[in-house]
Order: sequence, then C-alpha cells, then structure tokens
Amino acid sequence: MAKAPVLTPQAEDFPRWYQDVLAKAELADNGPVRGTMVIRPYGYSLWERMQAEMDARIKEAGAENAYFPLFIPESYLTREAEHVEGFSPELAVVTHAGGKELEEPVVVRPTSETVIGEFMAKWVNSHRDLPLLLNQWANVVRWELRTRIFLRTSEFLWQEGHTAHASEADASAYAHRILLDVYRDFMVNVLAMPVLVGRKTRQERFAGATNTLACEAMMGDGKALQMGTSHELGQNFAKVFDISFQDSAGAQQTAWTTSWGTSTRMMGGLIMCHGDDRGLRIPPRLASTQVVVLAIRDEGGVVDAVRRLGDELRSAGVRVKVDDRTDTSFGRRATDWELKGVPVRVEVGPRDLAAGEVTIVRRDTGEKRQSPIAEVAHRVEMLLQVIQDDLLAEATRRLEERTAEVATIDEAREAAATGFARIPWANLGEEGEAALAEHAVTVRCLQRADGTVPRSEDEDGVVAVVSRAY
RNA sequence: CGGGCUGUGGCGCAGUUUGGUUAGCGCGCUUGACUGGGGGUCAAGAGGUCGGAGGUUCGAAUCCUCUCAGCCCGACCA
Repeated sequence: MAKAPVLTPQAEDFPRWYQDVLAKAELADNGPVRGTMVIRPYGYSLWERMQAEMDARIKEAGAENAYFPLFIPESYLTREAEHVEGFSPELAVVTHAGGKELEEPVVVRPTSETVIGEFMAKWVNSHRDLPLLLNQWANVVRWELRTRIFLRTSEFLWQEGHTAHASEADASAYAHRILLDVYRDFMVNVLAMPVLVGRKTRQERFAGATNTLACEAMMGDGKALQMGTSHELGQNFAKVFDISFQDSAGAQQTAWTTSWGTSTRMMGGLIMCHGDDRGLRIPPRLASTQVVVLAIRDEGGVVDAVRRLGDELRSAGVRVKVDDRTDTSFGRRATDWELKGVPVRVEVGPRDLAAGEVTIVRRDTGEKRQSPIAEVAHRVEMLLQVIQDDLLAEATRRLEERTAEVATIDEAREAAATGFARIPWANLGEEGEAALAEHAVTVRCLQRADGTVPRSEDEDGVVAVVSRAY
C-alpha cells in the first residue's frame, strides 16, 4: 500500500528534499546561465503576495517607491572603500556594448547605495527635504560561486530601501523601525516564522555600514537563514556622495543614511521553515491560493456544487481555486495541492453531496472533517486563522527546543550541530567567533538576554546567537 | 590554479572495460478503454546530431587526440 514517496524525506537528505519541492510544487527552475533561476507562476504568485504585504508595510513606514537604473558607473562603486572591497569579487561588469568597448565600464547593480546616493545628493538641500525615504523593487546581480535557488543566486529580486536623515539618532531609529515594524511584523504575522532580531558582528556587517541589524530564522534542519537586514550607514555614503543640507540655523550639515532589504531568499525560508515530507505548507495569510475546492468525481452535480462553493468563498474574501479537472484522478490532484501547500482543501464527492456535506482537509495536520455545506464559508475562515496560528506555534516550538543556552565555545559548537546556541558575547568575542568559523558556525546576531536589539555590542549582558547558516 | 568525476529523448539512469544490424530502462508526455473518496490499471504511441570537432576502422555511444560544459575535493579569497 505504501507508495514511493513523492519527495525525498527531509531526514534522509534535506537539500535533496528542498530541490524536490522546488520541482514538484512548480516553484522554480534553474536558468540557462549558471546561478540564475526561473520563477514559475506558482512560485511567483507567492512572491507577489510577499511583495504586496511588504509594500503595504513599507509605505506605512513612510517610504515611497521609486526606480533607479540597473547599470551603475563603475566609478560610483569605487568611491566608498569598504563598499567596493566587499562587492568587487562578485560584480558583473559590462565592458562592451553597442559593438564597442565602453570608455567606462558599467556594473550591473549588486545593490544601489551608490546611484541612489548620487541622486539623494541632488535632491537634498534643506533640512526640510529630510527625511528622504525611498524604496525600490528591483533585481540585483552578485556573481556567486555556490548557488541554490532562492537562497543564493547570481540574480535575485528584492526590495531595497534607502533613506537619508538629518541626525544619527533619526537614521538609527528608522533602521530599527524597518527591522521591527516592517520586517519582523511581516515575517511573524504573515509568514508565520518566528525570527530573532539583533545586531551583526563587525565580521558580518554590510560593506560600508556602521551597524547592521538582521532578522534570523531557523529552518527545519536547524540551520539559520538571514531573512532581512537593515543597515545604519552613518555618514559613509553621505560624505562620499555629498548628501548635505542646510540646517535650521543655516549651517551646512552632512546627512545620515540607512539601507535595508529583503529578497526572494524569503521564499527559501518559507519553504524550509514550514515544509514537511509531503511538500510545502503555506501559511494562509500569505497563500496565493488559500483554499482549493476539489471535485472528486463528475457525478451527481458535484461539478456544479464545487463551482457554487468557489463563488461563495470568493465573495467571502477567500483566495480560492476550483479544481474540477475530473479527467485527472482525485489522488493525483489531492497530492498536487498538498505539494503546493494550499492550506485548506474542500473535497466534494457524490457521497458528500448526498449527505448535504463536504469534506474539509487541513494541509498542516492532514486532519479531515465533514461539514454541512451551508457552514463551509464560516468554517473555512475560522480554520485559516487556526492554521496560521498553529504554523507559527509549531515553528516557535522548534526554535525554542533547538536553541541551547551555553557558556563555552565548545558547547556552542556542539549545539550548533543541531540548532542554535546562545552564548554570552563576553565569553565568545571576535577570537571565539573566528574559532567557530573554522567549524562553519557563525554568529547570526547579537541580542540582549530578553531578545531585544542592543544599542552596541559592548552593552552588558549581550548574547551571541550562533549556528550553521545558509 | 591543481586533482578527480560526469556529459546518452523533458528528468533520472543503463550500455563504454572486450567496437558489430532497428541505442535500452524508469518517470514524465500523447491517444484509447476500463476506472475513480489519497500520485489508478491495461494497451497502443510520440520523442535521440549518444556535449562538440577531428582521427583510427569495413563499421564508433564504445578506441585515440583536441575541445566545451557541469559537479566534487584542494588551494586562493572573505
């Protein structure tokens, strides 16, 4: 009776499971150029949902969308010393165009601090022009050697926010606000992923930043994934690009800038956080399809009934798909929707209809329940909420169970084999950090004991969260 | 940069050591019948410059030379 599993079981080979899910759930393919990816319609529909939810939060935080060019003069990159040092190994540079060698090569943007800095300088003249809060949705290119779809690709999609402020305090507050009110809020409440927030160590800091903040999540195999970062850039870019303004006293001042980003990497996080041996499990609030109404067989008015149910759910505000492809076997279709992680299936067959009922199935637990037809919309709406909460609770439980409180570097290394370790930063330090790196264990972030973001790494009681990472 | 491995229908592979007619298999795909409450069964089909170029030979997926691409290990870099 036991059929060959559709996916490689997670416990057998997690990376293989990940690849299987990408293919079977029709999320993405490898592109023809090494390290590139093709995002398929179902995968892209999930990304569009992420964009919509993120975009609303970004705008709520006051930033406006704009668009800057893909091509950046190479000379821009070289202006900020750390920035160019950090990015030059992975730049794609265009040296020829229009059949000729270019006088000045242009780089394909790996990130846009430099072009945006150039224009901020032009647009900012007075303290009344600040804060300047910009965001763009774009693709970027970083030539990566080891690539994995969604997690690390040479080209990926993201949003990058860039802001300029009149004071360091204002810039810092905004970078923190984005981290907490936009990124963490989205990840916890929409993706149902518990994330740790904290500061990056000097080692892990963004090239050109004075401080990098991050959201880190735990995947199903206990490894960490950085889900989003928010940087305080100090005056590094403002000085180099001359983003300056006259303050209310008439004095010329240099602005303070921030940048922050989240990318299609979150897709990888979503897959590896909630996925199980049967495929994806998409949290309802994110799902592009929250419910599929499935006709088991074309008999006894089943097809009409599923269409009516689909309309009813749609008008109740549920994102619903009707599957009446009765020329494909029920088992095949049920498995396909399960692989795609659609949170709820409403299965309707002749037996159900004869009883005036339908079968409601939860993807997360596999639990099936009969429901009177008249109650479907109500029950489905309740269930979507429950599933959302349960997925978050389950991921939170795993994070807690697989996080160890340790005191020594050896203990930290041992704990990182299966999950996260929290070790006092005073017990680790940059030397300990380097020692752990020898074992592919890195400091994901520095936190206060209560999980909040410290103002500096020198604060008393700062804890380092260490683990293996993607 | 050095070492190793692999290139054969969409995907995964066998065949290569020891050259020999129409290059196989699984999955997927097409068509039909029977089916139908968790990837159905059976039947009939479609689909191939064997990575590329050159060579040896009566004859090359198979042997030789060159070349391209990908993967793994090491080195380098962080």
